[in-house]
Amino acid sequence: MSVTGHTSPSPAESTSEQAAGGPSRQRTRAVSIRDVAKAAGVSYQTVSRVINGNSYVRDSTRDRVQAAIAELGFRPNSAARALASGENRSLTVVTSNTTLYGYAATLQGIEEAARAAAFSVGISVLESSDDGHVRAAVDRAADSSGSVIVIAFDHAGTLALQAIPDGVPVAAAVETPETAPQAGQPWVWIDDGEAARSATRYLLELGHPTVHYVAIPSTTHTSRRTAGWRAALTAAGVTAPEPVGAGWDALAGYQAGRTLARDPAVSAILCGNDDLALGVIRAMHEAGRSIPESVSVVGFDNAPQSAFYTPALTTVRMDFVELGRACFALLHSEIEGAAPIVPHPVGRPELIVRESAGSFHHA
Amino acid sequence: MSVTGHTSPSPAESTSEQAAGGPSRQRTRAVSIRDVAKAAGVSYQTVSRVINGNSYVRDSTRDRVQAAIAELGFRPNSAARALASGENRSLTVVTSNTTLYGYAATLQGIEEAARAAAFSVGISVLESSDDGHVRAAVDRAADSSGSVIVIAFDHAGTLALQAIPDGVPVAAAVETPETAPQAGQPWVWIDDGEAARSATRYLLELGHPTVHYVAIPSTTHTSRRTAGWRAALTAAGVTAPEPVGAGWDALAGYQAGRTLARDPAVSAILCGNDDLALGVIRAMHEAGRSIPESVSVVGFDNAPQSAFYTPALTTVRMDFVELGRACFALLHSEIEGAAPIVPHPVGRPELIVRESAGSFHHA
DNA sequence: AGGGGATATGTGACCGTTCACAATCCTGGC
DNA sequence: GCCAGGATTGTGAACGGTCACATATCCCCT
Repeated sequence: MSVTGHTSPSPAESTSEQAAGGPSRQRTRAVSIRDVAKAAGVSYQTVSRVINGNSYVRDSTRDRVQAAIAELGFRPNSAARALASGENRSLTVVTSNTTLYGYAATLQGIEEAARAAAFSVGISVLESSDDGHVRAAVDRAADSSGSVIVIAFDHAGTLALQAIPDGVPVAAAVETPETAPQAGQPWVWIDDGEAARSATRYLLELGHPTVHYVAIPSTTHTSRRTAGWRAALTAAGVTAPEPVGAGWDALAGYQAGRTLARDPAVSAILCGNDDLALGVIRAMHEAGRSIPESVSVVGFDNAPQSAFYTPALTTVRMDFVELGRACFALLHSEIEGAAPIVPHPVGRPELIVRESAGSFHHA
Repeated sequence: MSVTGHTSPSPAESTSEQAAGGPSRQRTRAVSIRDVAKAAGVSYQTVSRVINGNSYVRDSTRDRVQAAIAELGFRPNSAARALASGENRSLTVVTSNTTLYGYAATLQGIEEAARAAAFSVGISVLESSDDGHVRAAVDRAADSSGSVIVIAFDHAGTLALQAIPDGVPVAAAVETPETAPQAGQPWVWIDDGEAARSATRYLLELGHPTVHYVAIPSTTHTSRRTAGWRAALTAAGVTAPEPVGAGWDALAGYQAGRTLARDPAVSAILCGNDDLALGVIRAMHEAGRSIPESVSVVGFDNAPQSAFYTPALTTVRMDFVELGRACFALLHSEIEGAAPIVPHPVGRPELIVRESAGSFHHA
């Protein structure tokens, strides 16, 4: 048990306090550099030098200070440090989700890069796209020191991004923008329009008369992904069927799949992500339609499980981890003020052909 | 452009600075309560009262201050606030993974509960169980203000938990302990021993002569999950086969599955998590063994996708989100010092019967 | 012997906020 | 018309560090 920090320890008092069962004002004064300094017989500044690796410290002094640090169990207070230095080595990730693959992987990339740059990372989850919740999440994140990264793949994220007050260093991972964003917008994204087009073309080349699309929600008016799919279709001279809007998860895919399964003309489906594809496949299976013989399904994202589905999922690889890293890099250069910030796409998605799509067999 | 904080602004100097292209010491002094106070014609303390909702402020004054706050775009500096108040409303989650279902869901639960209690949450990822990395992660997390939650489902996490210095408020989500932990250990877990036993019993009752086990890595000497599986087997009078140790992901399950598939005597497999089960099923499929006709598979965790696999996965529900919430609650009560901290299991796992396990058909 | 420059160490101020403790202003009761 | 006491507001001192700027101390060189 550690000492409770009474300046003048009085057994009687501490006993009565316990008896009273009061809120036990445990303001256990943490050990500070001044305490360490006293113990080591040096000035607080020397202690500061030691913990910051300043070379202008005699070895013997350094040893003494480090011994005192270990002895007292001193740990620097990062709040004080941030305050005094004005440094800004912390960032908060604002996101509406932490478990969906795309979000989680992006977060992972951000964390990796941030860790490498000695930034600490916090998370602030958007409970909904309700105005109050968005504001709350942004307030939590946009501390006056500290910067922000927004994962703006969805409506809530987009709102949060817009709500970030001026003056806060910010970067965002966004959905592929409809038109090239102007310089200065600290955005990164994975350009998936072309990927959607080539996945669709792939399906068309397999002989399918058309390709249906089960879409994730989009924040833009005309999602690039949808546009790519549509472009491939029109290029092939077939009119695009109505895309079926779904959510993000397997259940949403399942529901969309049930509808699609009723239409015998449906033979190829492109899905906005792998979870959706999983749900669609499940629905098809229940409807007695086999994959890929009766209907071909292509997913998006290449979630780690997708290779192990039966049939293994043909999908589009999206490097979200790299996206996260790039997003941090953008933020970092923004903070450093070194390079001008230019929005840019990250990586190039690639179609991973596996088993869930096959050539068209006439019914 | 905002002022760069020269005490005596000198246009010439700032120009030369730009021309020099130096590191652009952008110490853009943030707006503080003192600035707001000046603008509103009150003292800084009054501003402090307004932002903290203190009731001893005249309405008209409050309005004036709030107007000034909005006008200047003031945002409180949480570092300064934490420093001055000694408050500790932030926590860092130490975890070795953020994407695996169990970890991600636990993190989600922690975040939810923390948010509700107005705590800010940070994450510190353990890169490996290497000593240096563990120490680094703990140092990052164990700031002198602030508390820590460790997700200690694995070796790295356990090491990190042990490495947390004394005096840091800490709670941990752990693997089911071998023996009841002593009071005072701030631990929560999901008691999965019984669940493993009943899942195994379920398989046995389906007529399977024995049940194989594809295990996740354990931090304890004899994992409770393994023990439960073994207990069910011995209770039924069958000697337990050697459990096959695997990793955490589908690939590990796939590899274990390939081995198991070669043995025609294998008819029922319990897996340490759903990803492992997915991999096992894939391997069986490739080996020409159908699920559940030729071999039955039961997973663990009930990841959201598992209901949509084909066949839908029979698995054990584990409420990780609740675990995360409970873990935060433990930490919170520890900080408040109100209730004594008692380690305890959370929720009760439950077998979810779906399609991947069926009755034994003699080969 | 007297610089001069690197090496070591110390002192005072300040970062933006809260806390403890006045000080002032009001208002109703007598 | 005066006073107790709540409502309001202000002042000085932390909080635990860093920064800028001395101040020693040491060693080498002329």
